[in-house]
Amino acid sequence: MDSGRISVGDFPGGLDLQATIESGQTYLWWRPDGETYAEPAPSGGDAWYATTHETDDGQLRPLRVRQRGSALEWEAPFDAAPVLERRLRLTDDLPAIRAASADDPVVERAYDAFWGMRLVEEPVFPTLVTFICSAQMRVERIFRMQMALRRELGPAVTVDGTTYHGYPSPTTVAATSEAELRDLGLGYRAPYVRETARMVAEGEVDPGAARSQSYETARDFLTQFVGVGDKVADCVCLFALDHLEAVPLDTWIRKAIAAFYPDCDHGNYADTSRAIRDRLGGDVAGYAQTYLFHYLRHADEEPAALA
DNA sequence: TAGATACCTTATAG
DNA sequence: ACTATAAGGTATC
Repeated sequence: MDSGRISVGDFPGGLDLQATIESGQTYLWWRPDGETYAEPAPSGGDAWYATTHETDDGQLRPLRVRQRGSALEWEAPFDAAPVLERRLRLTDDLPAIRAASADDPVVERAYDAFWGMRLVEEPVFPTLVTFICSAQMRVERIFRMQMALRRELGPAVTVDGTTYHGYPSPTTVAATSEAELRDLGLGYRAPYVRETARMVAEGEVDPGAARSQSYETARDFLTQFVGVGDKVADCVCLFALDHLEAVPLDTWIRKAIAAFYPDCDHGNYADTSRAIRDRLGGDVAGYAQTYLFHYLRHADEEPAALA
């Protein structure tokens, strides 16, 4: 495997790798040491994370990274630097984004708590399936469901004696029975995932087409997949399709709205979404949302008590 | 069109 | 122990 290191200090705002990967935006990385998402990492935050990446030649390759201070170290059988730059959004200007975010005590505390956390830009089909799976699920279990999908259905690639499983293709997922998907722990989401995979596999709808659409059009477009409502569509927009203005209205951001921004609650998704987006940061509101989500989920007290 | 309810399964609160 | 409730919601009526 080749290796290299990226000096994260070269990117304004730096990087907090653990927060970026373990903040519930992506479930496509795992820890080779066998630990699941830990809070905080017992290693002190410098654990290795592994994933796979489909390189430009269409081949599945493994990729490992860890952060030691200002160095982001990687190991992969290809030049992983450009891939990491994109998937971890290293070129996002964090200080500028923070400056454009709500000038608000809670948002400031969230930025302070996890400064260096970045949004991710992950492949769209795995992200789509992941967030269909996320309905009524805890973060830890969403992670386990994606591990099971990779382990049981994903293509394997072995390098230096270690086997890595990539995310299963739409065709593979569509060809897997509902019962089998239920056995992987998907529950009632199994038929949703299967039907969505079929739509993608047969070319009926291309989720990637939402990338070039305007944000709200993209969100509506994505809801034609089964199991995808406004919230899941927003997650796909934000974590896979470069729509940084998306603010997924999950239970945590809804609690935050009730506690801190009650005037943003317009009783329906579209209007509430627009109001909280304007409040949090407009075209980069998704950043403030993700910091808030991660901060509130790890806070000792309920949002209402923090007001 | 807005509101209520069922839904797999697990972890945690009481 | 044992039940109720909630977990990054969506589909259906």
